[in-house]
Amino acid sequence: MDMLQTIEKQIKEEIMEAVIRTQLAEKNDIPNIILEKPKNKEHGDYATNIAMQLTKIAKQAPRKTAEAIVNEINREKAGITNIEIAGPGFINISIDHSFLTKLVPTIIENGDTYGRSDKGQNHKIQVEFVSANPTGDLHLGHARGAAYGDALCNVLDYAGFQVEREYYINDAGNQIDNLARSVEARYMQALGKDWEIPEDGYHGKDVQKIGQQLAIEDGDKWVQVDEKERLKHFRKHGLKLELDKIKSDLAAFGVTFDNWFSETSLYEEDKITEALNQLQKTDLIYEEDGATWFESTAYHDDKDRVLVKSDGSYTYLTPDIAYHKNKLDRGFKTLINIWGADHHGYIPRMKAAIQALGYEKDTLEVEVIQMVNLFENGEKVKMSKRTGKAVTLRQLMEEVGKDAMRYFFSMRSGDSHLDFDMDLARSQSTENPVFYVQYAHARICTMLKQAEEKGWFEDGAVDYSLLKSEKEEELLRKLGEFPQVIREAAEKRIPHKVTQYVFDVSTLLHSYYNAEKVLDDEKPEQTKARLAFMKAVRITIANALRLIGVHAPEQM
RNA sequence: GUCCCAGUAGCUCAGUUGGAUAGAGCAACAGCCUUCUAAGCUGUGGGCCGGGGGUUCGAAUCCUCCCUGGGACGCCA
Repeated sequence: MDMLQTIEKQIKEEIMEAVIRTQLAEKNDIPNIILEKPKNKEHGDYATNIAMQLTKIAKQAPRKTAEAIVNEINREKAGITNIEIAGPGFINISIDHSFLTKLVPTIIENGDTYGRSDKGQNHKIQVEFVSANPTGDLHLGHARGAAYGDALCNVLDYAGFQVEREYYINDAGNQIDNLARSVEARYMQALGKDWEIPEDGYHGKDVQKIGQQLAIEDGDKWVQVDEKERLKHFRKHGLKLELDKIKSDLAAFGVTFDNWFSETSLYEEDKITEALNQLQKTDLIYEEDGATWFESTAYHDDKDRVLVKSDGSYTYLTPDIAYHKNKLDRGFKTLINIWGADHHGYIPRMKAAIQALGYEKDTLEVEVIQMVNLFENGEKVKMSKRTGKAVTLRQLMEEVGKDAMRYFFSMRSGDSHLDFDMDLARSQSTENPVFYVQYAHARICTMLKQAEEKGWFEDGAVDYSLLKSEKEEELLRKLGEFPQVIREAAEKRIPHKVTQYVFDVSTLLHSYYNAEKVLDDEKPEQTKARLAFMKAVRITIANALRLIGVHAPEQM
């Protein structure tokens, strides 16, 4: 299905064999053949730097080596139409372009699976992301993490990995007690009582609403109840409402999880002592100052970490270790955690734990997502989580729409700080990339619809060789790259590659649209070929957009 | 003080196994609608790739030292 890959593989193999035939280097000394796509069209379809890489081994000038290699290459076998040496020793290769037009029926046949591959070989990967504490609304950092995580999962799945999405619910620690006390305060306030929100409490409007709602539904019923009993109820109630809200917000954002994992379940099923017991066997555990420590410095952490505090309770790390052990026990070969940049300091100790549990360091990958800054009217929107003044995922979704958010958050590399321009995201104009891409899709749909009405699709025979203009070749080549883009995005965990790609396809489409007429009554054969071509473009754009969670509209 | 991320065009950013003349969008300027959606297209200008040193045939990319911005450094979660 991936024609370009097949062709490239053929060329690489032939170059490798040619190098061997030159006897300039031992087979084992020859580096991997790298084929790159030259930016300059005059340099052909592919270029390889192998002659330069062999300079030392062959002990001669790279151009001379290149000549020797070129002389040995069997052009026909590799489908090469032209080959020449350029610059310091590049070998530039051109191939027969007729394969490009074959892409069209292939793409149409594959439809919404075009771009899929089995590269991942069903390797089991678990991706844990968002995992926001159920103590308030999801904010922009979570939104970016959600968009990135979901796109990454889609891309991994498309590249043939077996992916599971999971959300870790921190429903056991202090913060839930604080939630209960905050709900309590808001409830009391709603009843007109003078009651302060605790120091570490949650000041958000969502918590306020929960308290008010309780006051409306239950009246002053809970005022009389014993504090412990009251907090227990508020805790349970608050948790449920917060979690429901998170779930529905994420669903509206187009993100759903396969599994919601409760931290509390680790306690209930004794998983924490189990994990501690396993660690005990490693002699990396010791007692000091009344606490139990994990010697994480044995695996390059800055300092050792406490697992059991002197008061007998666990630190955050301890259930988290149990959680990760549980993930591994479930058979995942790779764990990917997507964390906000503020948690990066936590990575070394978690990786240390993974190793102490007997796994390779790289079993756990942590993708760190940098902060989001919101801009409106050219000014940075100030946010403070403590006072509850942060802009939430839901608010932004109402302001700019899901598609714009998903697109913008998938547009940049995760390790780069992101400036989110609300005015740009809102604008329905040329400078807004999400509209640009969606417009490209809608444009094609309009043409296809008109063609449908005119009966262009009634006769099945299509002569694809009529697609031979420069713009057509360029766009076809781009379409052919899609499977490779997916694989690269998956392997390197860079879903923004897909967003960049779909933008490029859209640019080429718009350019083509303005240069050539697709529907032409005078040229029925050409029209049929071009319509098929447009179908292929539409499929590719739609598939790419689906992966990043952006709707592909049929009209705008 | 230590660690992580970033520093590329006026602005926001690509450039992810080191390659030929460093790219895109926006902004600026000049053009294109009796023709499938002008939410579009075409063209022009714009750069000491933060700075110094190093590695090599070749560095925005790798190493090292500085500078600037952001974040993290708890028996918090």
